Amino acid sequence: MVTSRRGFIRHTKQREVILSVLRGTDTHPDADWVYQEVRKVLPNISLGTIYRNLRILVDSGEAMELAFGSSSSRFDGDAENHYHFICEQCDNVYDIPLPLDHGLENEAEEVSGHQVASHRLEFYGVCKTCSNASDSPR
Amino acid sequence: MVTSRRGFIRHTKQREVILSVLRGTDTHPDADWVYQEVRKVLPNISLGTIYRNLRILVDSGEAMELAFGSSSSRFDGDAENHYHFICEQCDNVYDIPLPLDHGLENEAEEVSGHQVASHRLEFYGVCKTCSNASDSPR
DNA sequence: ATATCTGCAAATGGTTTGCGGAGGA
DNA sequence: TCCTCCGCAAACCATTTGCAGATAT
Repeated sequence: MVTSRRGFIRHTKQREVILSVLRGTDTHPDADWVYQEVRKVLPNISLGTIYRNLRILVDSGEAMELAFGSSSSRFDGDAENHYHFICEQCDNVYDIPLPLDHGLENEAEEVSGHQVASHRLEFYGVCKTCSNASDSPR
Repeated sequence: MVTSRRGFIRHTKQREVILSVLRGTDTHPDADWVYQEVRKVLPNISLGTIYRNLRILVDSGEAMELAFGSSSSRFDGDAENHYHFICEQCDNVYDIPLPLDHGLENEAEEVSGHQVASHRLEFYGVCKTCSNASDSPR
């Protein structure tokens, strides 16, 4: 894993819009959703540019990539580590506003002997919206 | 997400060997590693069969699929939920023998209002082997 | 007997990349 | 000017799938 050698990062309209789209949603979208949104502002942007910039944003710590079991990566404009909940029914991703539990890292370090630098915690289940929708009204 | 409709599951040599390879390692291999191992026993097996059976094993709860940021999925012959440590240097995956912390699920449920059914916890850092290797001997 | 499974090879689909031109600094 | 970025399209690559023959029950 070579250090991403990237000289100067130039400011472009495209990257600006991509980042603002990402910051402007809490839906944890995939690249294609970002593409569709950005196209409303920049109709000629290409999907390749979306991917290139999402990668730059992730590498530079301005965004976070979420790779679940699903086929495509999802992106989060909030680069601070935080927990997520994935609804197994509608596939939506929600933020879980719990404080980071660094004690877990200490426990893992003690029990394994490895140097733990970070952790990732995800919850799975059925979200509020889906469980309400399945309450059959009489 | 339709319920996996799969009538009867026939016993085949291929699936038997695939499962025993998976059970016989703690390296959390990807499909291609499994393929190479199984070929030592069944030289004519195809990669498609590996993928097909890994999916069947995962769907039937006999194995676990681990999708990290990396390009390909990794598989674990231990289907019981447990925690993992991923070395950011060598990319190896290790089991973390901590008891499942179901309290986390309760906390998440309270703070979010979603029905939490399970959780997944992963630790990242540098493993024992890699940190020893980088201790420059004088 | 027959429905499932296999090997093969082609198809899929998300993501990356090479290229020539455009545009920030 | 110079070097990075863009749009485009082709390439990549892990995974899936259609097909025709093989095989478990």
